[in-house]
Amino acid sequence: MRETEAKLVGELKGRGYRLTPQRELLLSVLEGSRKHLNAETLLERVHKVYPRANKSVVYRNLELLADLGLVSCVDFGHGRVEYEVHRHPHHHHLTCRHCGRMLEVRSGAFAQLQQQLHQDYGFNADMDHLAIFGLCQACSEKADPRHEHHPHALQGMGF
Amino acid sequence: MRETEAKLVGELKGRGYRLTPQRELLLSVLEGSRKHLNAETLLERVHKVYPRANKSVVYRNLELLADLGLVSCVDFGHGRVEYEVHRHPHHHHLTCRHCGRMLEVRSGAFAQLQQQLHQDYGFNADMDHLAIFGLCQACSEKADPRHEHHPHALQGMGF
DNA sequence: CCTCCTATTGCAACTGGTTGCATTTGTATC
DNA sequence: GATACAAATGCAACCAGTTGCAATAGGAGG
Ligand SMILES: [Mn+2]
Ligand SMILES: [Mn+2]
Ligand SMILES: [Zn+2]
Ligand SMILES: [Zn+2]
Repeated sequence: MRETEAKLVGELKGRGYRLTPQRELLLSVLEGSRKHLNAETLLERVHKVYPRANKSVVYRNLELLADLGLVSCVDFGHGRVEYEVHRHPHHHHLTCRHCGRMLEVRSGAFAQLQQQLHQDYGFNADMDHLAIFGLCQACSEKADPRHEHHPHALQGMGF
Repeated sequence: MRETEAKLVGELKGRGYRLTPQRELLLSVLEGSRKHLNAETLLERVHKVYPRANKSVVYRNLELLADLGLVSCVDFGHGRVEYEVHRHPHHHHLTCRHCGRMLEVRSGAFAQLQQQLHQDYGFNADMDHLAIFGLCQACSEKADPRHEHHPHALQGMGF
């Protein structure tokens, strides 16, 4: 039994959750990918093994797996949310709103902020797997971005 | 002429953007509210003055106003994105994923992170008006949150 | 291995938000 | 103020994701 699957069974057990083939399969599909995957792609891959699976069960189980801390999700503003297995130590993404380039950031840089929010407000911030938007080095240097408007560079809620 | 409206005209001028009644009205509706408003509410209020306005023009102009830096938007995971006029200095929101309580945070606490991302990656992070999820003080103290699952505490992409 | 209970599923209807396109309307120029 | 041209609008179709509900199926207990 794979490590994450043992974790899955462990997390489900004793809370009234059941181990269903859809759940196991969904997690194993995510495990088998090194990239983020969206719900549609996930369903396609689940379908190869379990053709009767339905999109609503994909969404519902992604939410459950995320609540259990086994899966991370993120919205890069590309029109669909993306998912991946939760890795340790966790990471965040810096996304250039001009050229789309993405940098991965280890969570260390965020510890300071997290600590400060806890100190100042008693707030226990999650901050797993965030998407931070901005301009990458190359695009910052190129031109003064204040005088350009890129209406369709990035759609969705990410602006 | 109101201050933000002057700003609107200024931002539009010379970039080929036009000043339309819908744009002006949308901004003035946002100006007239002290709370975040969602697109549906905005359209309702716009309709009172300009009944033929359409939802797509609301969304398109909200995107434009956000690009121009006049409007902030945020997704609290309540099923609809919320908007407000951009205020200085800007702020962020701490949202408790257990009880829903919200704290407003001045942007100061984020300057350090912003600086570090710039130092380490040359990345120029936006970080206007973020929604940070986590547990508020009261909810953190109450019980060990690792052993509870709240499936419907917060829907959407915010988990 | 049967029974029961309820969590989970599949499905279809729905919601918030986006998009393509034909029509309208700002605005620059005369 | 009329003309011309592209930007913006209204509309209807569309898309990703959610929800209510009746049917299915884990799994605990016997
Ligand atoms: Mn990632
Ligand atoms: Mn706000
Ligand atoms: Zn870039
Ligand atoms: Zn709370």
